[in-house]
Amino acid sequence: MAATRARLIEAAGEVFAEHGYHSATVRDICARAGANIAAVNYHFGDKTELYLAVIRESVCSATDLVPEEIGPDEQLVAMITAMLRKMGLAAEHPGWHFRIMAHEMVAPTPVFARVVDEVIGPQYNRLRGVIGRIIGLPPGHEQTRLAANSVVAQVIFYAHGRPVIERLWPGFAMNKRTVTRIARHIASFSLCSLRAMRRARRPLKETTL
Amino acid sequence: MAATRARLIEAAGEVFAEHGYHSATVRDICARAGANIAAVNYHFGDKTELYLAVIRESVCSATDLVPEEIGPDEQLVAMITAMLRKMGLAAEHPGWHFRIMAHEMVAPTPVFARVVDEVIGPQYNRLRGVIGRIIGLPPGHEQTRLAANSVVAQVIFYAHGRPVIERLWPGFAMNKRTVTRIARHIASFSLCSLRAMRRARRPLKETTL
Amino acid sequence: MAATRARLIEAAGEVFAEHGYHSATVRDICARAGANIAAVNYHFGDKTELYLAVIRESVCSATDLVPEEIGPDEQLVAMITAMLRKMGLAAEHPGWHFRIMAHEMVAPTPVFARVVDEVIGPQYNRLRGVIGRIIGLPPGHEQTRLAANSVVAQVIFYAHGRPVIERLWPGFAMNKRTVTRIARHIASFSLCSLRAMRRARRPLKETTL
Amino acid sequence: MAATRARLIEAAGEVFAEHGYHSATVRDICARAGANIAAVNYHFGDKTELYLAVIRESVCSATDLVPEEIGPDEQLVAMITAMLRKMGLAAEHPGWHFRIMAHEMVAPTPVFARVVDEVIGPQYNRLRGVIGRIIGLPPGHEQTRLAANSVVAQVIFYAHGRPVIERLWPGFAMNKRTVTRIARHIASFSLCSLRAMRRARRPLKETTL
DNA sequence: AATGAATGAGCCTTCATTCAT
DNA sequence: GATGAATGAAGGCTCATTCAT
Repeated sequence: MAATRARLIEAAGEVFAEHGYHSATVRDICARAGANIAAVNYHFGDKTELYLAVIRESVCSATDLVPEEIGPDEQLVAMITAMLRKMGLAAEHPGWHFRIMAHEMVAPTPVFARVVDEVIGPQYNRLRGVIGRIIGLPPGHEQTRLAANSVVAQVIFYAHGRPVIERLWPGFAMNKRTVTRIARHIASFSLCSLRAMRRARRPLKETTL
Repeated sequence: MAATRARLIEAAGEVFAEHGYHSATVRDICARAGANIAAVNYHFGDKTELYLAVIRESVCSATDLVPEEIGPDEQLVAMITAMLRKMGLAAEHPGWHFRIMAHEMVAPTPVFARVVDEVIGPQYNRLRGVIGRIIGLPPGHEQTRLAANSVVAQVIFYAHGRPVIERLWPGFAMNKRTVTRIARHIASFSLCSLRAMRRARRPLKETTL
Repeated sequence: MAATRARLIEAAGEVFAEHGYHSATVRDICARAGANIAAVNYHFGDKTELYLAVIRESVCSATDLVPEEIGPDEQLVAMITAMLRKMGLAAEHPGWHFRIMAHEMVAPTPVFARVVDEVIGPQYNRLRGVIGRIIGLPPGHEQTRLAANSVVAQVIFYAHGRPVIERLWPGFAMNKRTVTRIARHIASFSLCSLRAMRRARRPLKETTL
Repeated sequence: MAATRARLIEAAGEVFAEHGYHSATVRDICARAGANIAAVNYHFGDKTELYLAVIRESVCSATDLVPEEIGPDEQLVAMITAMLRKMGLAAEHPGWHFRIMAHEMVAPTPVFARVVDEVIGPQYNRLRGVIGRIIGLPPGHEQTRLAANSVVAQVIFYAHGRPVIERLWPGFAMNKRTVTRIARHIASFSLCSLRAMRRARRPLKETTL
């Protein structure tokens, strides 16, 4: 049955999201999928190919759904919200994508280069474009890059640091309500500074350090 | 000689920073240290104790050097700079601390709780205190926490994401010049919004989303 | 094939009987079984589970075959004979059971308690019951216990002490002939005293020390 | 200091008696003796030589103290009592000798042959002599050997099986009172049958099986 | 007379993978 | 289309031992 293949991806998504590529075990994945231990090799060839399959499955447009016709400020807010939604409580595959990417950043796998080029890069480039328009600088400018980093950093933080946050912030939980509050904060925090950066370029008033 | 012990910590620091606790191997560490495979057991008992020794060695006050007498804005800038310095180009153990913490966040180890409570927690609390004073809210307030997260997220991003950044940003390198530019950007980006948060509390004008 | 599993138990029985749990090595067992080093883990989980499997295999009724309808004297003789047979020249797994139990007594393993409760205990209790009937005392009485110990001690001696006996008694060999002679001696030696104990309880004449 | 050497033997005696040669570790012994880990090799050469030193120390005549002038029955009783005393509650080195011998029987060490020839053999031979006189047969006769085995088996049982006995016999403890009761039982149990064996040789009455 | 440091062989176990069915 | 069995490399760790001091 192809059902086994699907169950394998489902189980692998959970395991890779939780433990990362290196610490995830084929045994665990097969067990959760109710499949034989040889199933991974049969359906995907090896552990790495399964990992790629999971990533392909999980990518699906964190930010792609954001329309391009609206203004850059609204696009940014929508992208931040979309990313956090995707991270925390997507209906399907909740949180896979960002948690896997978090692992990939910290402990690169054999497919690191492909993942960066095909998955992370495009989304980062789009974000740079939007931010460039907000601050009035080209996407490749250092200021644009630094600003894009600042925005994406705040989002990723909640993917990377969930266990730490939960330990340091009693009562914290990544539910729908929380995600909304976090998204609003990040958007507000970022836009405030980005607008100031634009104003600083048409010198009105200093907001320097 | 205690020299072997020191070489072991040195080698382990590099390996743990690069691969994280789980993927680091005692064999690799001993080989790099030019020591026997049993040296870790002799000097530290087991892999975990060596890991803790490395963390203890690497902690040494990312932010502790920042004086407490200066104003909160200056403290924040100094802390951001100190963290980035520590991360990127500390004279000794370059980058260990934050890279290890990055691994710890993404893939918690058996000593996760201790590390969070004894290492991450205190520094995070100090940061919350400073930010609370800037925005005029108590350290435990949700707004203070979210703001602290936004600041620390931007710093940590460069520890987590170095491999990705280097791939996406041609010519990027974590040298002294770059660190200074990044620090200045993060400080500027954050202070701009933090000050706006304070102003928003004494309602003058909306900077909302 | 389940053949490997069987060969593993066979080899493990020999090795555990010879060296005991602690000194037996998985490598040795796998080598004798013509199996890979990982075979034990695959078929049994770990060394301890293999050990339990061997014990389960070897238990099989040293004394269970003795019918309960015959008189207690005949039961005792039959039990002694059965135990010695089982120990020395059982068709299958010759001598495993008692030699493993000997190791277990002298150097308790992690499963000591289970082995005593589930394997040794029941057989010892049955023996106490029979001896209690012979000497006319309840099974829990100290005299009954001491007498049961004296009987079982004589049997076990040949399991424990085989190497020593073979060195001290030139020409000794644990063959069918010898076992018969030993069984007859132990039965005679024991019954003689047990009957005297019964007589002593209906005071006729002292046979004391 | 020679004091270290003595403490080493003292500690080694306890450890070897408890765990046997194979499972005892040099580390444990040195730690208990408050000595350096290299102390064993310095003072004794290696683990085996230390083991031999402990055995030499522990031998000291379980039965040698029994006078030879008294009648064989009295000698036997005295020997049984002496062995049990030595085993359970000797003032010095309590229980070393028999527990170590128990290990040696079940799991022969590299010095097995020497131990049997020099330590076990002589005592066994003396016992055979005494029993031979009781039953009126030469020491080398099969009946004499079997009878000697029956006696020594009962004594050794309490050295081998202490952990099992303690589990199967609630309230059992190897104190002075218990040792006396056990010694009296074994002597009574054995002498009763031995005397019957002598009578059987001068045919008066059957003591059949 | 004694020790802290270091060694290398070997322990049990776990891993991703392969093969015959 | 799928699997149970088996593999060999490598994992962390413990051991008795040795060496320079």
